[in-house]
Amino acid sequence: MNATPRVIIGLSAVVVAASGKGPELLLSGSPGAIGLPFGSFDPIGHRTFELAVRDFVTSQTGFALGYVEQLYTFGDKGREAPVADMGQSSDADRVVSVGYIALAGSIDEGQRRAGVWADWYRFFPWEDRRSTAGMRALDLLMPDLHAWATTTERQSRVAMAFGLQGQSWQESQVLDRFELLYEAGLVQEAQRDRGKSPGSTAPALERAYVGEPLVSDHRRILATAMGRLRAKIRYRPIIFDLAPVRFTLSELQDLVEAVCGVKLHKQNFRRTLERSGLVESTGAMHAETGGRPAMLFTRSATSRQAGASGLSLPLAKR
Amino acid sequence: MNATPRVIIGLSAVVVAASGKGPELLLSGSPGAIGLPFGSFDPIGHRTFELAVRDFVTSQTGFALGYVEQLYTFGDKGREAPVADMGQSSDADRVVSVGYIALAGSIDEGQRRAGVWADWYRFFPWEDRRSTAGMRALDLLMPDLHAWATTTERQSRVAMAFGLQGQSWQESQVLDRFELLYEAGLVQEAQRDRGKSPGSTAPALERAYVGEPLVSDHRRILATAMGRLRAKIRYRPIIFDLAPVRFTLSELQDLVEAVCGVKLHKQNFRRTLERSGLVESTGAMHAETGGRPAMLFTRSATSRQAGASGLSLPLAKR
DNA sequence: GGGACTAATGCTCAATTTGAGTATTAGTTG
DNA sequence: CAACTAATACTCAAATTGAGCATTAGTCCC
Repeated sequence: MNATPRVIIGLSAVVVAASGKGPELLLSGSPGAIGLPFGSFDPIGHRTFELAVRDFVTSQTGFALGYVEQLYTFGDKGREAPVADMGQSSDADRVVSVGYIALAGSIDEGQRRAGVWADWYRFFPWEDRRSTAGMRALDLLMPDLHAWATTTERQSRVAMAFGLQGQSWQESQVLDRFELLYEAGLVQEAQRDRGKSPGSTAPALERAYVGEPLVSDHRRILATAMGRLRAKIRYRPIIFDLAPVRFTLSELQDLVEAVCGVKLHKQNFRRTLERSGLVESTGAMHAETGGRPAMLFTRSATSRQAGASGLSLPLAKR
Repeated sequence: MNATPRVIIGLSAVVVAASGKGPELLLSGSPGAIGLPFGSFDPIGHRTFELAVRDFVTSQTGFALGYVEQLYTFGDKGREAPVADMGQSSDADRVVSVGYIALAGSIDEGQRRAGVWADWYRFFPWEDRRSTAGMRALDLLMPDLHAWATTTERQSRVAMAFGLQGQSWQESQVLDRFELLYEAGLVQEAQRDRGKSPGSTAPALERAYVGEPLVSDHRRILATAMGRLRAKIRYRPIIFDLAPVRFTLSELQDLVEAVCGVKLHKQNFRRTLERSGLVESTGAMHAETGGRPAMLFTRSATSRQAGASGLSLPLAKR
C-alpha cells in the first residue's frame, strides 16, 4: 500500500545467440507464461542500466553477454498486463520497461540445453521468408488482414508493411508488422489487452500462423529487437557478434539469412563481403559439407574499429 | 527525506524547427543554466510518454509538436549532475531521463521570437561543415584530440569519428564525436562531472570551438537527436516535417544541408529527388532570388505513406 | 531593348555498384 | 574413375552515382 504510486523500472533483455539452426532467444517463465528475461532496476545498486542488464541476465541464467544495446523504453499504460512475479511491485505502481538487445555469440549444443532457448520465428512465423512455411503463414494471415483493411489508409499500411502491390518486403519493419497485427486484433496479446476472452467475436488465432504470445508486451520488445538487429546488420559489423570466431562464407551467409529471414544471392554476397574488407581468410579449410572444401574466415581487425560499416544484402530472386 | 529512494522519470525534448537560417532548438532555463525543455512524467496522469511530452512542451512553451519520436533513455549515475528546478525531486532520488526528438515544422519570425530558440550549431560547432567556421572549429580541436589519442585504439577512434586518414566524415555520428570529446575532457560537461573547476589542469576550453555546454546531460541528448535526425533523413521522408508546405528544390536542399551540416551536389540532389517521387510540383513559381524563378514543390501523397523512403545525399566535392 | 548577372534547370559521360547468371574446381562417395 | 556436391571464379548488362558543362528565364542597369 503505497501512498503515492511509484515508478518501477523493469529491464527486459532480448538475448540472442546463434546455434547451428539460426537465431535463438533466451526465455524465462513457465509454460503458458513465457517471457523474456526480466529484472528490476535497483536505483541504489546499479550505476547504469547496461550494467544492471548484464548483471541480472548472468545471475538468472548464467550466460555472459557480449554486445548489449538499448532498444526502447516502453511506458504505455494497458500493455504491461499480466506479469506474474515482478517481486515487490504492487498494483498501484507504474511499470516502465526498458528493453535491451544482447548478443551472446554462438553457442554449442551443451550451452543451448543449459538454458531455455527458442527459435525466434516461433513468435513471428511470417517473418521467415526463407522457407515456404513462413510464406504460408503470411498467406494465412492475409484474409484477416484484408478484412481489417476497410479504409484506403489501412490498405496502404498493410501493403507497405507486408510488401504487397509492388512494394518490396523490408526485412527490418518487424515492429510495424507486429503493431499492425496487434491493431487488427490478430495476435493474442491484443485480445488479452482488450480484456476479451480469446476466441469470442474476435478471429480465431491459429498459432501456426499468428505465432506464440509472450507475457506482457514482451513480443513487442522482441519485434523491436529483431527489427533493430536486422537493420543494424547493414551498417555495423554486428553480425560477427553472433558468428563463431571462424566460419566459412556459406556459414556466415546462412546466419545472415536466418537473422534477416531472407535468401541472399550467394556469389554476390561473397563479392561484396570480400570487397568490404570485413573478413580475412585464415589459412585453414573446412571440409565437412560433402562438396568442395571451403576457406575458413575470421573478422578482420578493421571490422572491429569503431565506425566500421556493415554488410550489404544482395537478395536472391524469388 | 525518502525512506527508499524513488525513481523519477524525467522527459527531455529536443524540439527542432526550421527557420530561414536552418535548424533551431527550443531551449529553456536561465542564462548560465540553459537546457532542453524538461518535464517530469506523472505515473498517474499520463497514459504514454509521448502524450506527456506533447503535453508539457505545449504547456511550457505554447508550441504544438508535429512529429515526435523517442530517442534514448539515459540512466547513468553521475551524468545527470546539476539540474536546478526539477520540482519535487530530492537528493536521494534517482533521475532517469527519457529523451525525445520533436519536429515543430517551419516557423516564422513571430513564432521564433515567441520562444527561446537557438541555432543548434552553437552547441556543436564542429558539426557544421558547410562553412569554414565549422571546419575551423574542428581544426582547433585537433591538437587536443591528438594529445589525448595516446594509444592506437584511441587514434583509430578519433580517425573514424572525425573522418581523418582516408576515413569519410559520417554526418550522423554526432554522438560518437561528442562522447569522444567528453572522454577526452574537451567539453565543459566532462570537467563538471569530474568535479573539476573548469580551467585548472584540464585544457582551456574556448567556446568558439568546443561549443556551449548545457545543463545536466542535455548536450548528450541533443547529440543523440542530431544523429538520429541526420540518419533518418536517409530512410524516411522526415525532412518534410521540418520543411514548409511549399518549397523550391533549392530551399529543400538548403534545409537538408543545414540539418546534415554538409554541402550537396545540386544537380544530383534534384535528380534523385525527382526520381524518388517524394515531391510533386505545384504549378506555382517562386521568383525572389534574383535568378531564374524556381518551381514550387510540395511533398507528394506517396511520401506520406507509412513505409516511404528518404532522401539520398549526393555530397558535393571538397 | 540589349547586355550583364543570377539562380534554376537540362543534359552528358564515365566510373562504380548491382543483379543475375554461367563456368570451373576440389573435395567426397561408391 | 565417374557421379555428386559445394565452393569459388568469371562475365555482362542494367542501374546508380559522381562530376561537370550548357542552357534558360528571370532581374537590374544603362
